[in-house]
Amino acid sequence: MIAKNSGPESAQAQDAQPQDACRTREVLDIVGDKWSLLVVRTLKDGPLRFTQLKRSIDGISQRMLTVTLRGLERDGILSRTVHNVMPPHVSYELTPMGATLRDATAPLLEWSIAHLPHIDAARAEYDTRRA
Amino acid sequence: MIAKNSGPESAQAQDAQPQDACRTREVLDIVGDKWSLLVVRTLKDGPLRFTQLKRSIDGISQRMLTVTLRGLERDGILSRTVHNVMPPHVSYELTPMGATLRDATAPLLEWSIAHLPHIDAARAEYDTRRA
DNA sequence: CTGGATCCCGTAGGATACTG
DNA sequence: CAGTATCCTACGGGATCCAG
Repeated sequence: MIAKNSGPESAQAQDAQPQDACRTREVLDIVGDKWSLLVVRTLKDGPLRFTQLKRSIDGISQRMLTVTLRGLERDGILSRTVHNVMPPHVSYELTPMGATLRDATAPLLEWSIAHLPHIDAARAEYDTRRA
Repeated sequence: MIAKNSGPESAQAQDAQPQDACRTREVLDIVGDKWSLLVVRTLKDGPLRFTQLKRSIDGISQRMLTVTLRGLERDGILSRTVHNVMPPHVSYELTPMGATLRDATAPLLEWSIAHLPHIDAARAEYDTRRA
């Protein structure tokens, strides 16, 4: 469950400095796209190959998987390993930093599971009032 | 009319997956846009009026502030209150659920502050290797 | 198997002007 | 002050074909 943490720890990241506001933007630039968090989540249990990822992430196109993997590799979130065997294949794995990102997004995931039904209700009610 | 969220239907295209994988997408539909998390963060200390928000969030246009506020209001993240005084004004405030969202995103914020320099370094090194 | 190259489209989102 | 209404452009992202 998500605690209503009003303690000093949560306050650290939420000081209303203009700098921090920029940080919010930057983090969304990294993981705010359509597929990055899904890839990170899918890799949480260990390395996977390109086709395994493609099969695991339903609906992703080859192009977007490639693009997303390149971006995450560039940001140091995951590592790419080419195996020179026949047939050649490539595996992707979270870096230590990538693992910390996965942990940092876990609360948001829990929040979504806990509150999405409530949000659906809020939307329905809002739309009804406006209908 | 501008449809920020396509509603619950958008998730149906990705069924045949464990449910929580879909949740990841839905939560990004809510807060994954350019301004939502910034608005939530800005409202963390209490209600603000439209112009105060506009001034606090650097770079946001009137249109996007309106659109973002409407979406968050619809999702039950914040509440909108019209004050019938002269001159009339409107204030926005996080709902209790909005406050839990703010708390759930706090770890991600802290992560970004801690790791963004490292990411910049990783990018620079990656670009150098590819240069 | 892994991915690069191209084409194409929908939509997020910025600029601007107008209203109660 | 707090929006609404248009217009317009950039970019995310899907489909498809090609290559190592």
